[in-house]
Amino acid sequence: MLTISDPFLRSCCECGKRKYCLADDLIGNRINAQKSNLIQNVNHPPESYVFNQGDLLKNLFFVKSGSVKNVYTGENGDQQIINFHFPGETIGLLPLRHSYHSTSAITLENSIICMFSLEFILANCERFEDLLSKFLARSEAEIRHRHESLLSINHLTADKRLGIFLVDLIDRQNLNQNNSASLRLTMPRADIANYLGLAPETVSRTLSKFQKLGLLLTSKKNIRIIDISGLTKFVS
Amino acid sequence: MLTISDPFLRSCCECGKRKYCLADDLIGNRINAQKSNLIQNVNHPPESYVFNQGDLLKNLFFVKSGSVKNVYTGENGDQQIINFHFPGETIGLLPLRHSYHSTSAITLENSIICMFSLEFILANCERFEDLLSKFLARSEAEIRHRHESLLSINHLTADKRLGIFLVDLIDRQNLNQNNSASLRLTMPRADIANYLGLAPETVSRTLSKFQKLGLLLTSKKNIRIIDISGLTKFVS
DNA sequence: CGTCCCTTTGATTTATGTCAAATTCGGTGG
DNA sequence: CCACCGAATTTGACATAAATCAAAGGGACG
Repeated sequence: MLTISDPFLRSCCECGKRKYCLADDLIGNRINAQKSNLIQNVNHPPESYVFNQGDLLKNLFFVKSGSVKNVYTGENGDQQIINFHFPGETIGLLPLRHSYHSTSAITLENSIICMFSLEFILANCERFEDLLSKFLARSEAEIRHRHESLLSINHLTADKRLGIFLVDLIDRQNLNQNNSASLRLTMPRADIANYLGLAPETVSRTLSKFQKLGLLLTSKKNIRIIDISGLTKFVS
Repeated sequence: MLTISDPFLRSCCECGKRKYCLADDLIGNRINAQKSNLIQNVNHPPESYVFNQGDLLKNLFFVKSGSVKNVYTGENGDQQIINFHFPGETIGLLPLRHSYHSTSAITLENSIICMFSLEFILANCERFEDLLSKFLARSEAEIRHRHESLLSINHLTADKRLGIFLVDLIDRQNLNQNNSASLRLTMPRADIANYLGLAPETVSRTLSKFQKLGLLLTSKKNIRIIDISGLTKFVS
């Protein structure tokens, strides 16, 4: 299913995504990853599991290219998408202090995922005393962000949910180019709907509505946001 | 506003709520709290703040008697009730690794709150090596529970939200007495509504509906659940 | 080129919010 | 102790956003 591809097994220093990458920010060039096998880059086809809910937690995962969805499966088997992740981001920050994954991560497209040995980080947290606290701080921020968005989601209309979602994607991927951006929605509409707590039809209709309002142009998975500030104003 | 009442300043060993109390479970009788001022019991009138969002985090708080709501205030000033807490429970487990409170805690009625010096716990975490990890585990459980309930809230009807809420209250307070329970809703309907993401009118209507279905009897703040398993079945 | 799946669009239903009025309850003071 | 007041709750009528049901396009892929 997944293949460990040697061409990608290289240190952070050589990684093209370095300047966007949390791993680099955390580790910097303090570790010669090339010499060790602390870091492995794995090539995943679409729809493949990076890790599974319940799996033993042995690595941190960073998205190097492609995109990933983070899914929580409830007791009754219902699935809820917690978040989407893009290059430079850590997948599933929350479970750090657990011994197992509380969610699954599934690729949305061909993706390269950087695996970073958690054992090493924990064993060396004195040597890199700021490392763990930095990571925890980020973890906290993600939890809080998600918590707040979950809290507010009930009170928001479909328009606002989708608008906020789009603006968030633009911000996270630094796509804002003088008030417009083109982004590729690598996930199906149904996934967006699930994430936002809406029906897929509503997502579709709302996108059409935004287009009629002149805020964006849609063509299947590609979306061109024409007026980001207008969209921001519309949703706030 | 709040009064530190000496009569309540006593060790866990003497506390009547001991067998329900997390603090005791965590600390046991390993600390002579009477001799130190690690533990203080504070008497709060209704509607008073146990702590405030943004306050420096210096103590853990346990509910000894009464009840408390945990409230998050958003940037736009909107308030969202995160949870309710009852005797034996810890208030605001989440912020342990923060240096300040991320929510406020407000009493719903006359309440006695046990304050436990966090500084002491952190300074002595080697001496009581299991203490911190126990606490973290509980903290995790609460986060996860809240997270899951937040995740599902969107997909649930008003009936299910309220039903789950009631069953949860019964479980947490061990009120189930051969398939029935009487509980006192110490919080106003508006608070329940806020917590569940509903309008107060909907809460009221749903309670009436449950009554018509013969699942419970309401009389203002007191509710007698006649058929817990029926209610459980109804909401699942 | 045809099939299948995803997406869009349309018509209808429904749950819940909103607005408004009636009722109950708790507390206060005469 | 009772009467009154205000606040909380309940109940009713109505509006509406979004879900659901249904069908029709549109791409991707064999």
